[in-house]
Amino acid sequence: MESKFEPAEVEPRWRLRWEELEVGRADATSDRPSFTIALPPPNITAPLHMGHAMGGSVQDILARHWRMRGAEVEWCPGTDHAAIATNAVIERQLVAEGTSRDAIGRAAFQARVDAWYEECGGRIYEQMRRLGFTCDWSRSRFTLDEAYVRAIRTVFKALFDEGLIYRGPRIVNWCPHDLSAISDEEVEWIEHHDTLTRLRYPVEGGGEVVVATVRPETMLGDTAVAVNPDDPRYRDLVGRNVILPLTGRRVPIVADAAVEVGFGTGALKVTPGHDPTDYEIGVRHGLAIVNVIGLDGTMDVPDLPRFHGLTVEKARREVTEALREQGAVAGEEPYVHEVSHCDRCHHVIEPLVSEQWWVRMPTLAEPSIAAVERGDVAFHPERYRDQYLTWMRGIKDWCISRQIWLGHAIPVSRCGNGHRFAWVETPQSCPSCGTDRLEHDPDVLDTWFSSALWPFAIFGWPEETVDLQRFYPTQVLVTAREIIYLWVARMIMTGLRFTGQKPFDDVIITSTIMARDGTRMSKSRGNAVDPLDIIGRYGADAIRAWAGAVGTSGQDVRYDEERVASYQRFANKLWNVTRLLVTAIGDGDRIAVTPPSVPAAALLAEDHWILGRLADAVVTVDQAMTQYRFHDAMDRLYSVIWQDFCSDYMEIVKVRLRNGGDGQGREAAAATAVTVLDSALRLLHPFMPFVTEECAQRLPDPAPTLQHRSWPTVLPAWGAPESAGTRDGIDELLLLVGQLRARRQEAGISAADKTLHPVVIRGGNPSLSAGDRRRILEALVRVRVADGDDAGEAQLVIAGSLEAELHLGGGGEEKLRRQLDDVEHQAVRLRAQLANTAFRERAPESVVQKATDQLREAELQAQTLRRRLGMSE
RNA sequence: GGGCGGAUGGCGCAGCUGGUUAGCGCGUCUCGCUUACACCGAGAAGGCCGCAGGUUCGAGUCCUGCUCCGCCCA
Repeated sequence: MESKFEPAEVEPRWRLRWEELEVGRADATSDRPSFTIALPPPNITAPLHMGHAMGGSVQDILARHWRMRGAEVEWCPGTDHAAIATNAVIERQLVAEGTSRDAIGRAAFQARVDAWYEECGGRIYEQMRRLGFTCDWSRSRFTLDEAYVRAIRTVFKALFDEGLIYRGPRIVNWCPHDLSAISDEEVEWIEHHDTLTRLRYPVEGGGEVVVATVRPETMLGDTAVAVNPDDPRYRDLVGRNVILPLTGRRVPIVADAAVEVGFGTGALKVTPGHDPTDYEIGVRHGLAIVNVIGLDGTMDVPDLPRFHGLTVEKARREVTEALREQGAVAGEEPYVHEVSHCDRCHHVIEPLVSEQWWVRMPTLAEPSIAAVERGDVAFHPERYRDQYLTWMRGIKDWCISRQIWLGHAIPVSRCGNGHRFAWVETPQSCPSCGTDRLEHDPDVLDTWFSSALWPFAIFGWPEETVDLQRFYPTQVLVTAREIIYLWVARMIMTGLRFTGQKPFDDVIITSTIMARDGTRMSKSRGNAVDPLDIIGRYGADAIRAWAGAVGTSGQDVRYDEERVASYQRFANKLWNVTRLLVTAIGDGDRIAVTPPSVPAAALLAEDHWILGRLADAVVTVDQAMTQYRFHDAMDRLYSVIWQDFCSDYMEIVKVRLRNGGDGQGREAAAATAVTVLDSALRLLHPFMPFVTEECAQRLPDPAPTLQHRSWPTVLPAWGAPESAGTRDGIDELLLLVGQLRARRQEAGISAADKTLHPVVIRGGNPSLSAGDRRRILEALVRVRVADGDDAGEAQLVIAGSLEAELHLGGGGEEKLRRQLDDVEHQAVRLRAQLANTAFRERAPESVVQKATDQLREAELQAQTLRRRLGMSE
């Protein structure tokens, strides 16, 4: 075995092995309980980023863990066509090449898209393999697959026929760059530094009202001025009219509670055609809608040639100027606010009224609210439950049509006689009148409409397939929090509506990865980190262990390269302790991995101790895994392997392992070490699959893969009840070891100095024999355990109930004095606590007992220390 | 404007339903290339757990207010 663990050499072999063994492939006909995860399909627009690596790692940890627990694990992978996003990518490419989608035409455009999907999709799957993900590749899905499209149309048609999908003019978030509507959830808000302009509107019959706006250009489309009904300043104006400057239009002054009294002047110009809030006001008051901005984002006001055709930005300046000329500008001040942008192309959204397709949400939302309220679907961390519920209770209709080329066509046609109908199979004639003069709807569906069906559509719904029966509902969904509304909520709605079952039991919201400085990672900011790059430098195990450890905390985490590096070192540690053990095991030894292949009676004190440690770790890790507290699991594994097993246990038994024959319990040590290491490898395997496989392969009787081994449980042989005292004795002894080492160093003894200083031991837990104590102590510290009083000056060392006289010359009084201070401090505190009758009465028995024991020990130690320091009692 | 989260040694973070002397990784300092590992070993220093109140026998952990930072929604 090499002295270093080389991920680059090891990882490709195991990726191949897992695929040969079809580790990820689920058998729908087995009689094991099933455990299903539907992978949130990444958009085929770009290679995976750290967020994907983290989410995927969490899922693979679950998948590997449940396989070892004996479940039939179906982790179904897939990719999303991401219409708008891909559209943006391809268009950007075309622009870079000096052409455009209109120039090359639909067919050529589609060819570009297909090529892109091919290339990018392949790259994504390759990245997932590099991370060691064991998805069921045989079932991978794409949202443009034929069967998937069928599911989408089936759902659409059902909703359409029930009247839950309708078409109508409403205000939408219009992206003048993508030339498409987008939903509220696809809008990102970015801070803008603009100007708040006050405009004077003359009131018919005398007087004026001043309104404040950041968008003066929209005043061309104003159809009212609104004030708060409780605002005394304007009470008299309500019901009167205003004559708009520039257009001369006469519009009413209305009272609406949506107007904030304190904002601006308290009077709001209302432009129902170009502002969502104004639109609502318009609906409430039956106001006219005047469109003054076109789909391309330029002014559409042929009657006003001065402004017609200007971009919105230019029009803003020009309109303000024109108003200023008329003396209608009452003031200007800097103003900071958030402006909506398209989260795909980042252009400013232009709200405008247009004809779109909508889904009526409130009806669909109701059962989905109830399901989460009942706890049928649980969020982890739990606080996201409330976030979900709040949003769902205020849900609005969903705009599902997009005016782009890419994506699922809206399955609706209209015939020459005006009949409009939805379909699943492309129709040849109108079902109402039979005419074959059909016109298909030109729009495509919002990508999230198809994503909403993911958990059941991937298994063949609407067909009653074997897979659907077997793997749906799924158990866990692992995703990012920004997608709770966009996706999770909609999956619950469609799942309940169309399958009658919730799509998953648990929703795990993973942490958001931040850059080192605490800001969001993004490619445009240039602070994004490439997972493949990390794998290349630290290995897949390292990034997985890190992602697993921080991924389910629900906390934002900064990407900390040092922490990833520490897991690489951990892998190396594991590798080397395996190397040590394997070389120590002789060829002739017949050692089984578990349970220890020697009778319990043959085990020595430290063997019992480490097995006890292992048992504790198994319990802790097991619990942590089922509660999705991966951090606790990883932390415990790290310390039990590194500290307990490597630094303590293996250092103690090195001597035993080295000796030939079995005089010193050599076989028992080897058997115990193998059992502990093997179990630890299995526990750690979900997090760090590569290194654990590679190490397990070196141990006796290896299975083809750890995925075929079972999840460790505590075996009776590990924890004979009588060994508990022994364990306490060793814990105490390890404490003494630390102190003795410190004393040596404080006394100025170089680490290179091999002198064995004599030490005399008193007290200590009686379960540990003097022989065991001596053996262990001498294995870990450079001391010689002597009987009785040795010659020369000694230093007193106290650890728990153990007292030791270390003979390395005098000194150390200062240390003792500090220790005495410490112990006395403690005693005072405990005495006060125990003197408090309220404490004795109300605190649980065990807590009182503990305090009593601690006080006794503190007093004993204080006594000894005082005596040693020559102080009177 | 509404909601949520964070504030713990120099840095990054753990601390579950309140009950040891508050842990871990990195960094720092000292000593060591001891035949598993220098991607290592041993030891040490370093924290009034954001501030102010409150509940409790007992609070980093619960409640209230405040300050600063971040996120989501309008």
